[in-house]
Amino acid sequence: MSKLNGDLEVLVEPSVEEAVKALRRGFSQGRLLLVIGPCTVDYEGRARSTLSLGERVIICKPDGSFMVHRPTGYEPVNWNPPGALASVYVEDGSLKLVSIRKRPPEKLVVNLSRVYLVASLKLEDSGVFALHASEEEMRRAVLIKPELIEEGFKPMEAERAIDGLEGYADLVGEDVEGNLVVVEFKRVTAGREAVLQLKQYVDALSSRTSRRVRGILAAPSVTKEGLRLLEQLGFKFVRLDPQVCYQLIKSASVKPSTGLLDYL
Amino acid sequence: MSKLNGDLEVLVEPSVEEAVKALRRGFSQGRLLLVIGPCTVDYEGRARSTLSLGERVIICKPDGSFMVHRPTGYEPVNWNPPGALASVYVEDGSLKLVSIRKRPPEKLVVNLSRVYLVASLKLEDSGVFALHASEEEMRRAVLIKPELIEEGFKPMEAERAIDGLEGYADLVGEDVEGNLVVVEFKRVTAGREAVLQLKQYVDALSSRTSRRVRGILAAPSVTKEGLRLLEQLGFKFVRLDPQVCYQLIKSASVKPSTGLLDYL
DNA sequence: CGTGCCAGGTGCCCT
DNA sequence: AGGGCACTTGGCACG
Repeated sequence: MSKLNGDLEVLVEPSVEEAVKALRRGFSQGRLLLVIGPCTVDYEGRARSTLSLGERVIICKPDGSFMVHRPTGYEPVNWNPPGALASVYVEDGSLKLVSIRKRPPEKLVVNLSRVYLVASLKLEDSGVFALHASEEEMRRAVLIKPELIEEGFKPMEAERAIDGLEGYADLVGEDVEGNLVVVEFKRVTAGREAVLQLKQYVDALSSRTSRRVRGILAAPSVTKEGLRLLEQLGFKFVRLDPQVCYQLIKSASVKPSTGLLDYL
Repeated sequence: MSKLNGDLEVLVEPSVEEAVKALRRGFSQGRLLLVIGPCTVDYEGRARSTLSLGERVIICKPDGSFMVHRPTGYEPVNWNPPGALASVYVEDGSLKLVSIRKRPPEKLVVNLSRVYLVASLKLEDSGVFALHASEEEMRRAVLIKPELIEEGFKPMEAERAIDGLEGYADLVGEDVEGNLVVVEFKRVTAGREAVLQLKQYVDALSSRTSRRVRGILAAPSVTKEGLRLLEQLGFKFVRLDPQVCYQLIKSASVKPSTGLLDYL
């Protein structure tokens, strides 16, 4: 099936009036809009910002997402997330692009004196995005092969509240001696903050049981200060690589008939 | 000064060969490139991801930033930050856009069977971006008007390390009774995590002095659990709005001759 | 370069 | 809606 011309409208160096017409048509048809040209930007909401004159790329998506991109940087310099409402009008011969978010109240105004390019596109994207080697997969890998944590470790509860309050533990289980074990996963180098988080869960669980509660931090690496705090609290560090966990899950799911047993 | 046509090259429905030529020329000239069309995306690096066929917008900036945008969502579905290196080639009749980051090693491959649009732009942007109502401005406002924290509060050290280790306190000072006070600022609603951070600084400072050390959390609001933990630790919550702090700083800097004295 | 921490963080999931 | 937390977080400042 070939893409028709009606799905792609491009205006090069349009007048402000031509641009506003194309953009309004685009908004009403749920199109993704690209506007390129010299502009100033004002933002007021949770914070405030001003951006003086320069050439930028503005993207308005049909879901309300609104982004102003400078020629450098990964992040948009100004934006509104999905759910915002965009509009366009002419004032003093300039094109004004306005994006308004209801809550929290945020207003973005882009002022273009000239327009280099307007592109209006009806894009279809029902593609499936799959992400691997996440923290969640580390947890799943340990459920499949508990000795990744330590010999004799038995997972009990996966995630969920320790008792409805005070945060959530990534994983709770028992060690070979019957002690309770709280495991905190990090997919990147763990620092002091991760250890403090673990301590919170251990303390919360300790206050609800007479059994000994151990803390284990599972991550690809720890910072020096993180390790220091860990040892000071009597907790343990277990090296665990998210990529290795992903490979394990992959192998396990590829041969579902025997996969699970291989690791039990 | 008028923008010349040479600074804006647009190809509508180009062949894969035409597209690759325009893109290579664009890369070598430090241009911002927009590519639109149906594609699949594969990512491998700190994590991994796949994205099946759909129509997307790809942005390559001259600083190496690389983004793949779906028709919905504020964030790019795949990306590389500035410093990455992009290249383009043809394989099996498809256009391949590759972005490689050295460290951490990350590789992004976009595979386009067709190209709806290529735009190549030389954008100039020397505009100044100014952000207000940040956490830093909250701190500066308190330095100008310490009673925002409490009557008799005297700021001492301008944040930085408590003693070279264990994180940084936002602000340290003395209260009217001569006790040490650690202030933690949050520009949004503060939760348990903010309180734990404050506790760290208070404990670290306590261990280095015989004086009493108080903890104060300054934020526009606190979560219920945050407040609970705060009271449990004997710390204090002070309501402080970043927007109000910004107004204060603005007034103070507008009349520099008398501004400071007005608040002392 | 590692370590720590803010961000107009955003997004996801939970009560 | 509020709360807790991961994120390919990115970005900056500092030892």
